[in-house]
This record gives sequence, C-alpha cells and structure tokens, in this order.
Amino acid sequence: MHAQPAINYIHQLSIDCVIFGYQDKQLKVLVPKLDFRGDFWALPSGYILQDEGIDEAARRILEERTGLRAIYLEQFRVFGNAHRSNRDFMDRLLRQNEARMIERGLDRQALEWVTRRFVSIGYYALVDINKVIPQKNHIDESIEWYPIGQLPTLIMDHHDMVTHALDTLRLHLDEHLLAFNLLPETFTMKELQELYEAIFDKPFARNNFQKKMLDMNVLERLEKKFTGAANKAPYLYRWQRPERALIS
Amino acid sequence: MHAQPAINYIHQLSIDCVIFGYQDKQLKVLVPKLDFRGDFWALPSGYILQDEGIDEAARRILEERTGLRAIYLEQFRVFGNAHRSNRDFMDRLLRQNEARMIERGLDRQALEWVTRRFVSIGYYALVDINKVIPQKNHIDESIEWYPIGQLPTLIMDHHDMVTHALDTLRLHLDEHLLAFNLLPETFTMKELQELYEAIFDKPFARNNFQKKMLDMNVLERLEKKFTGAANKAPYLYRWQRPERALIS
DNA sequence: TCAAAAGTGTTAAACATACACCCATGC
DNA sequence: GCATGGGTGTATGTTTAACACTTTTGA
Repeated sequence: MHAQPAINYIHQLSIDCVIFGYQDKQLKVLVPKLDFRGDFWALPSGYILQDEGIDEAARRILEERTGLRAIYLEQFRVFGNAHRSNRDFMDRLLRQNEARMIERGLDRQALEWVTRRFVSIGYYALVDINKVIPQKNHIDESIEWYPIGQLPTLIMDHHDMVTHALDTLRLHLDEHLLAFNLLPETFTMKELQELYEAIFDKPFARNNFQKKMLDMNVLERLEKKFTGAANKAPYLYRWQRPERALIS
Repeated sequence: MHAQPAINYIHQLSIDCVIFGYQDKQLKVLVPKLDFRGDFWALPSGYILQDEGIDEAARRILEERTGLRAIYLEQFRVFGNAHRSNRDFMDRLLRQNEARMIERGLDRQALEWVTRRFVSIGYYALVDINKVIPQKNHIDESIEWYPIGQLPTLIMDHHDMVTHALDTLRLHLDEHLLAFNLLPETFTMKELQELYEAIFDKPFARNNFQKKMLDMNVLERLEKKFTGAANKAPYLYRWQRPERALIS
C-alpha cells in the first residue's frame, strides 16, 4: 500500500515483499504499519517504473525499507485473484480516513490509482537482520520485525503471501544454499541449526545436522569461539562463497 | 502476441502459455505462427480482463487455443526484464508489416498498446494431446505441435519461458502427480515410462520404474491389453483419482 | 571431578540402483 | 521351442535417521 501518482509506473501491477530476518532464535518478517486510522498492517510494497525490470523494482523497494542493496531476493508467486483487493479492506480504510486523505493532498486521481484492482508479484528477501535499519515509508506509522508465528493481522491476501514465501524458502534453502544470507559473517554450528529449526519449525538431530552441513562442503572452519561457558568452545564457521548467495 | 484494443484489459500485463502435450514418444509444445511477414513464432498469449483473475484469464486463453476447459495449468514465473520486449523483434515485425497492419484496421492506439513494454506471467498447461483440436487465433497463420527439442525460433524471451516451464514440470511431476494429465484415460506401464523418458530426456530402468510407480499407490490395474504382438500382454492402468490432477 | 555442550563415530533402517529370473504370447 | 517384451524378486550400494561415545571447558 503505497500511495503514489500513477504517472511513471506500470498500472495495476505491484510488488509485495516478504523480508525475512533471523533474531533470538526466531524467523521474523519486516512489516510496516500504515499511518491510517484502523490498524492496517501491510507487507512492504511498491510499483514498477516504466524503464525498470521487476527484479530491479523489487531491489529498489527493498533498499528503501532496509537500507541494503546487496540482499538475496527472488520472486515466488503472482497474486492475481479478481477480488484480491478485498473491497472490505479498502472500504474500511477509506471510511475511516477520508479527512486524512484530503489533508495529505491525495486527489481523486491518486485515490483512483490506489483503489483499482491490482495484480501483485510476490518477492521474498533474506537479510542479515543486524545490518538492517528499518526505514519508515512516508505512508507508514511504524515498521517492525515480527516473529513469523506472531504476525499482526495483515491486509488483503498478505498472510497468504507470507505462507507461500515460507514454503518457497523451505524448498530452496538447501538447494540454493540460502541460510547464510540470514546469518552474520561467522556463526557456530548450533546457531546454524537453530536457524534451520526456526525456519522449518521442527527440531533436528544435532550430530546428523552437523554431518549434513559439513558434507555440503561450503563451510569453512575458523578458530574456536570462547564463550566463557562451562563447556567445550564451539568452532566458528564461515560460508566459503558468500558472493554466490546474492545471485538471484 | 495478441493485437487487441486496450479497453477492457489490464495494461502492460500479459499471460504466455507453454502448453505441453505428448505424442509419438515425444514431449511437444503447442506453438502458433503469427500471420505476419517474417516468420514469427510466439507462445499462445493473451491479456487479463479487469474483472478476471489471472488463473481464469489463463484458462480462457488456453480454452481458445485447445478447446479444452478442464486442463491442468499452473503459473511458473513472471518475466519482467525492462527490455524483454526486444526492440529488435518489434522493429522487424513493424518494418515488414506496415501495410498489413493498416489493412487490418490496426489504428495507432492498438499499435501503441501492443508495442509497449509488457510484464508477462508464464503459465504451463498439461493436456491429453488427443483431445485437443488446435485453434488458430485471428492473428495466427497456423498453430502446431512441435517436439520440445525441435522448436522453431521463438520471439523475445519465449525460449527462456519454455525452459523454465520444463524445469518446473520436471520438479513437480512426481510431487503433484502430473504425468496423468498428459496421457489418455488408460495406458500401459511402458507408455508411462516413455512419457517420463521424454520429459526428463533420459532412460529409466524398466523394473525400478514400475516399482516406483506402483509404490505411489495411485495406479489402478485394469484388464490386460491384447496388442497382438508376440509377447505377454501388458496391463492397462488408470489413475485412481484423475479429478485431483485438475486442481491448480 | 562433574555437568554441560561440542564434536565424532557406529549401527540400523530406508531408499535407490543393478542384476537375475519367470511368465505369457505368436510365430 | 523360442524370441520378444512384460512382470516380479533379490542383492547391492547409498543416503538418512538413531544411538553411543569422547572431548573440552568453567565451576
């Protein structure tokens, strides 16, 4: 939900982004709250410029919200039901915010633009949550990371989008070696395992997990990490070829 | 490539379909040839009506070309590079067909519509080739089934689309039990195997293939098929739940 | 010396692949 | 009978999951 004049954009086509991060043993999604009366949460979204590819557009939208340019992103599905705009949502928003709309100088043309039927391309992105400083949009009241199990009520079909994005992430995680995009430069095997457990929402056997990861031959073992805890110090690992993860 | 007035459609958004069929031990794709000078082949495509979901639109487009309504179809990717319209192709087409365009009553508005930058949603469809009577469009010179290895030169990024569609088909074939959509109601194990070999372009071990298929517990064994050949008569099989394959 | 967590090895089950054999059919 | 292709069973190797053991560290 981006109120923008129609001028330079492709009409009725939008991009919605599911931005995944990882923190406190939880998989999180970055969700802005719209600055309108009525508690509307919506996935970060935007439109496609006439001379811009869809991947570029998604990257631009993601950069706006995360400040990061080099992040993994990938389209996962198009959402184009005839009635996905969910008249309910739009009606509620407009009814409760008529005054505010006018006050912000949203003219009839802009209103017409934003309330038309939209087809939306879903992208998901993976970021190192520590590198992100979430950026409010001019239309946001706030923007926050929510654990995937505790998302606020999202508008329209945005919950569906998150579900599909998560399914795709799970499917591609090993195949495309994506996990490393969610972690800092170095990490312990336990941290990697906890990430997997957060993503798949199920426990993994510690020893078998380690074996599987090492067998991929993409982990470089560094020095040990002294935690100060009363146990053996774990090794730190780094992914051997971090640059490959960014190719989308 | 569909020359249509812009009026009822979403602008700059199209659907391109990779329609797979199976015949003579070959995986085939249904490809129309455009009725313009210069030998242009393009995947069946169309636009999305304002009150129509994208799946419905794809189904309508497929029905136009195949005459079939109940066929398996699924989106597989969006193609939206900034320069995918391939100026080359459009320039060539326009240069060679100026007179013809005018003669067909294509006015400036229609021309402007068709030459703008488009984002296209790729769908792939699976059909029983024997049930299809390929339908020419008003803009087609002809429409034919081509073996996937012997496609004519397609316009723009349509070869890319076929490649992506095939990749997706291979990925989902077992998972979603799709093979049966390409076969007639009943078939022998050998025919099923040959279909797999055509799709994956590699041989399978006969006995292991049979075991794998039977272990899926979706095949119903019918009476034997008397071929008249000098060997044991093979069983005929039918998929137990053909209706599930059509859910997209 | 002990608890806690890390690291490694060993075994069993499941699955995939390769090989061997028997069955039905028309000539 | 026998060549041909269909159907099934058995052995082998590979991957996956389950279990057991050893090592390091601070209290």
